[in-house]
Amino acid sequence: MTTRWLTPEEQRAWRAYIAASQLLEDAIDRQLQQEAGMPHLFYSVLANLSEAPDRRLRMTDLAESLKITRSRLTYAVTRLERDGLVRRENCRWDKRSSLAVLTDAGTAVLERTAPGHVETVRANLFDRLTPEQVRQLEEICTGITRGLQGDDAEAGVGDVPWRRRSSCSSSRPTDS
Amino acid sequence: MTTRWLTPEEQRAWRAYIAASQLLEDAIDRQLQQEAGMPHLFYSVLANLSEAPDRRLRMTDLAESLKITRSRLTYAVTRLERDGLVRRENCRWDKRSSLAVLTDAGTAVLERTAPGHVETVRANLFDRLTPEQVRQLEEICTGITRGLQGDDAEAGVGDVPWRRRSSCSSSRPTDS
DNA sequence: TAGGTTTGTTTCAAACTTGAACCAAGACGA
DNA sequence: TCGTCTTGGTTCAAGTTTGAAACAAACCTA
Repeated sequence: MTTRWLTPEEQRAWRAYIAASQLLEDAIDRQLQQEAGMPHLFYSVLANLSEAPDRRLRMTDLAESLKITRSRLTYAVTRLERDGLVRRENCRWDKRSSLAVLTDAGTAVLERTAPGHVETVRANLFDRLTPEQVRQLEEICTGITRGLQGDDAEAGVGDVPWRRRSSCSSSRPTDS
Repeated sequence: MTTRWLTPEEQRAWRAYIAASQLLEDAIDRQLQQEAGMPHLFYSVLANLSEAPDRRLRMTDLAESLKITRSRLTYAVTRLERDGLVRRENCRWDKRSSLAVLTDAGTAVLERTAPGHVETVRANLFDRLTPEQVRQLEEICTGITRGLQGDDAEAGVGDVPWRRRSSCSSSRPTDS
């Protein structure tokens, strides 16, 4: 089977994407490490909880929403719990589950650091995009996501064994 | 100063981007770990070297091209060297520098695994994008990159003779 | 309702990343 | 030429991620 190599346009796009995502994530991580003392993922955990009804979420749902492994989330929550920003609670209906709950301290950290975070995202991303490009980016990314966790067809070489179930989402300025 | 929060459109785009980049990188890492026994970054090191004149690059130039810290590259090259895929060489003109050189074994691994990698990138990204979207993605990403590193460090440094900043030398099927 | 499977979560060791500190070599100015 | 600054690279410890394995609670199903 002969490989369908990337076309020159695709190569350029791919390289540009790799570079941009690397640099962007680095910048955001650096900023959050500075201002909030935690990496982007941990901040996203707090942000996600803050938007959840009752500020709490099952570990699995949270992991699903963040697109990370449960193992990775366990580590993050453990650290955030140690810092008093999150607390674990047992689920009353399913004794296997545990809930991550945003504490008041966690809320405070979020409120204090959200402006700086949003500013960084803005400065490095949205201030450089036209409204049209914002739309394009969303379109492109939702397409990729759909493909990778397939609401439709299965495609791709790799596949994720854990999937399914979605939960809350809404809007709030805290951002992810 | 009041924060300029993200608009709903920007929020949607941002969340979509975070999810997509996370899932995409995971898929690629998983595939490469399977087929090549190394994470994406390590593969990119090999790919980048394979495109360099003489299959060798100064550590700093390689790090720059990959948009990673020198420290991180040191670790990667050390591991790749242990596996015999890369070799270190001293720079004759600048005794501080060391060069990373792609070995024959490294080339072989690259040639063996490139098709699978490209297939993954294709299946999960480009097969889901229209040609127009490929263009848009490149445009968006180059803009971001320019903002993140061009802003401050665009001074055209006078290239010293031996410092051929050769970065990307165009097209080759190996991809990054 | 016992036994087997699935689901939710954690644990653990190995791998990788980060950032500051360190060392050596080149560049530069007085 | 000496002293100082800069550049190229590595080292080290602490932090994070990975993936497989371990557990326990729910869910079948015969």
